[in-house]
Amino acid sequence: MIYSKATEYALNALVYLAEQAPDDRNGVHQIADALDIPGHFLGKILQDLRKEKIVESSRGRSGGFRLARAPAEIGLYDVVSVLEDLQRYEMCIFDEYECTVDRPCSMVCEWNAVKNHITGFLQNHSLADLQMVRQFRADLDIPK
Amino acid sequence: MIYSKATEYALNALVYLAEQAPDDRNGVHQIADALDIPGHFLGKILQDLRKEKIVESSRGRSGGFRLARAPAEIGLYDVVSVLEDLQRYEMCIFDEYECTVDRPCSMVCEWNAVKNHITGFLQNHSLADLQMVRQFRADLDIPK
DNA sequence: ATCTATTCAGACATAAAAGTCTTAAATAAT
DNA sequence: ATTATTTAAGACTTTTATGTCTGAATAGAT
Ligand code: FES
Ligand code: FES
Repeated sequence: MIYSKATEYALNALVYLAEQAPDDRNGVHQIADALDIPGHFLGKILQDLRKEKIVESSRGRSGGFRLARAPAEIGLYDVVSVLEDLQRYEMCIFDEYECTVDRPCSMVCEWNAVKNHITGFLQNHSLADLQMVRQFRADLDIPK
Repeated sequence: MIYSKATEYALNALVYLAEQAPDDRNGVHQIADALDIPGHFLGKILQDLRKEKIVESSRGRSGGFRLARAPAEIGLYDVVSVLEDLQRYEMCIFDEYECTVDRPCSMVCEWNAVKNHITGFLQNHSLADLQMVRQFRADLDIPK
């Protein structure tokens, strides 16, 4: 995975939630067990996502987490930016140089297209797209 | 920078060497001072690069480092792979799934094009390209 | 031969990421 | 009301990345 473990866990947990009935609550423990990821760590990640209004939670018995809105309305850029410093992807390939109008890209530097491609992917895709990818694999019966 | 500090230092040190006369030796201290990066850390990085035959070194007085071949012959993929696990960039956006012929990409998953773009950039560019980028900036008198 | 500048090798130190644990607060069921 | 279950918050531990230091090996200069 190109991103950190925290982001990987976040995306997988969100896809999991997207696959559940939209309104029922899913406990951290339940999600962590289903996905085989560290429960307490996931708890902290879900709290970060809650603060950014990507998931909602309720406490106490029968509490848990659910998506704050429909999967198609949850953009990947918004999710990933919670846990990653996406500014990293706005710089040139070999240093901290950030190309702007005042500081234009070298005409030679084809890296500019690459970084726009990465950022653009996140901006143009949502959780619903990841759900479809997972569905595609399941249809082909591809093992984990 | 998309990669680690070690890779950033490596690429910058190599561009620095590319800008020097091809045959003279450059001490770690000299490179580190010129680029304002930690000297001892750079020393270890250069040793990694030496083991992969990207630079050559000689010890003792007037010793130092130089490129093992012409900048155009030093591919970025080879350099970066010394310090990064590039396998990370062969996987899907949200998990450790690695698409192969047996495990094909989802038709929905446009991430495949992105990761091929990243890897392709490294495979199709060399130190000479980075040198040109640096030259472009210098010509425009763009501040660091 | 000796001195000195340099890489080489590896131990050590610090910072950040990843993961664990504990306790408190909230809430539904009993 | 009590209890069981769950999130919330933060301290703590472990692992990895980053950075520092020391001493030995090497080789040019004197
Ligand atoms: S991305 Fe390299 S100069 Fe802009
Ligand atoms: S990159 Fe996502 S399915 Fe291949």
